[in-house]
Amino acid sequence: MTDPLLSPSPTPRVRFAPSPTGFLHVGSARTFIFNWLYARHNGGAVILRLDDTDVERNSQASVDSIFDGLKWLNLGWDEEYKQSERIDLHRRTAGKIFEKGLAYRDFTPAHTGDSEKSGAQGTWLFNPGARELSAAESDRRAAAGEPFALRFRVPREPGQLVRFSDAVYGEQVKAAADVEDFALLRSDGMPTYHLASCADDADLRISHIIRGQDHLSNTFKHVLIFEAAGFRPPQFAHLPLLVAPDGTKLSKRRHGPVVSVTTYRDAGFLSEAFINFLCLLGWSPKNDRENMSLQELTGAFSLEGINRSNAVVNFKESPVVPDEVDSDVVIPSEATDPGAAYAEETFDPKALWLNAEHIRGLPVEDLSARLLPIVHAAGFSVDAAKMVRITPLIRERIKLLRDVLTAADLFFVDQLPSYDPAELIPQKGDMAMALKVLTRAREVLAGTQFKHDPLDQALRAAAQELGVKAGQMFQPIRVAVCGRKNAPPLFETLEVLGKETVLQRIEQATRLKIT
RNA sequence: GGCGCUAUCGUCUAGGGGUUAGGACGGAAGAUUCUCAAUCUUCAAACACGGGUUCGAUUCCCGUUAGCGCUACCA
Repeated sequence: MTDPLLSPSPTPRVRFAPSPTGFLHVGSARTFIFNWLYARHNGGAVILRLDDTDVERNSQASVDSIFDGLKWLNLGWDEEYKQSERIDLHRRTAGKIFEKGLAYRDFTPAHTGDSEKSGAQGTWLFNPGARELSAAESDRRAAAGEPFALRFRVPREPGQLVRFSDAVYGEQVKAAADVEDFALLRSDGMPTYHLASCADDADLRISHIIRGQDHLSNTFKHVLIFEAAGFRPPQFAHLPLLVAPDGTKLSKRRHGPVVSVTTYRDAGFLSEAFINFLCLLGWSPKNDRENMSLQELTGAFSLEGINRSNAVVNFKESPVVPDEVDSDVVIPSEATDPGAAYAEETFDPKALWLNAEHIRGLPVEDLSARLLPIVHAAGFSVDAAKMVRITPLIRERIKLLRDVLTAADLFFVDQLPSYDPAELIPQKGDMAMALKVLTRAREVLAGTQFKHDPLDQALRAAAQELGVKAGQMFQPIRVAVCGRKNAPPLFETLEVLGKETVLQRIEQATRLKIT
């Protein structure tokens, strides 16, 4: 039997180890991002490991969801493993611990069935009788085929301490007496999470375990396993948890699709903005920078900047589609999750703001290329060249990519949706003024070159001639051409729309009034 | 219940024995532009509570409270 490596890799090797028992939620995504950032900042490797030892709860749909989310994040990783393919290693590690007498067989049937959920449960350390079973008796019953779980024999000597140093939470010490005899192997021979995780971390020579703070207490068990198996434990760094506005941990069932990464993708977040947002939750560059590119984040990232208190993802709790099932375990099918129906108010305002910032920071061609598929998917036919002309007119007016559908709809349709003719009435004016303006505008525009400056001059001149203010001139035209009051700048809009469409829409507006 | 972690504006955070406790989002008001945005300016908004230590604590220590996590043959 070849002895596994004794020490972690000297060069950074981090791992992201999701268990495929649900979709990829924002908390997991942040853990992945922090791992990735740490590795990239320090020239290390990122390992993706599917922790799929829980055959009962695993699902292919969950695996797909995780890969969907990670693919969108677009960060990539260097190595990939599946824990279920490494069970031999886990068993060998368990065997090694057992040989040393640091683990024992527990023949107690699983789930005593006692009302454990009654809340008032005392301190459980081990099943009475199991730990003291003689080796001979233990061997005999095992040989007889009696099923057993393998438990770690936690040292019980008073004063025995388990300790480790956490890069975020500092020195951690706990009395071994407070650690229960946790299971290493289940009675069906499958490794538990604790065993599999440690065996793999050691074998993969993971140098830094960066994970959620919900594992902080478990780490004492892990240290015990590492040491029992003859490995030097890696450096630990626990991340403060991401919680919902109500302070509870993120859950699909309780909080709806807002906690799923794909929801952000489908709502029109830029993955770089989403990453930026997540980085600011529980970590700070400490220089008041907020809008940061991936390169800047990579350069600034360090474990020292990580906080110790939970961070709230400030979304609006939305009524969840009642579907009875435990959605934390069940994947939201695309059908039950009509993603697009998400109102922007449901997202954390900071995420929205950052997304808008990143959108504004994108080169026009780039943004345009990202907008185009969304427009096409909505059933509009616009070519890339026209989209590039539309993009600058709306980029400061959208927070989410899919806002393009409401911000730029007027460029996509042949026929404007109907609107209230009263909208045509300018400030401090009346319908007669609107009509007068539109009629004159049509005449003037017919003889004007459709470029910003000529349009500007012609229309202002017309306003003066009619004795109305510029604003009173522009408003009726804007509504006639856009179908609403709030729209992109007028002259640019007219230019992109073209003379023919504009004249036709104005014509239509005047007739609309008359009827 | 046991063990552990945490506590600065509504939210994300900076700071640290003596500060006007800083920034950002969001909110309010104003400026600006052809509307809406964007941009700019201004305003409101915080050290959980109680004890110590100290000349002086929001900062250090202890306690309380609250929140969270672990307490499975889940991860």
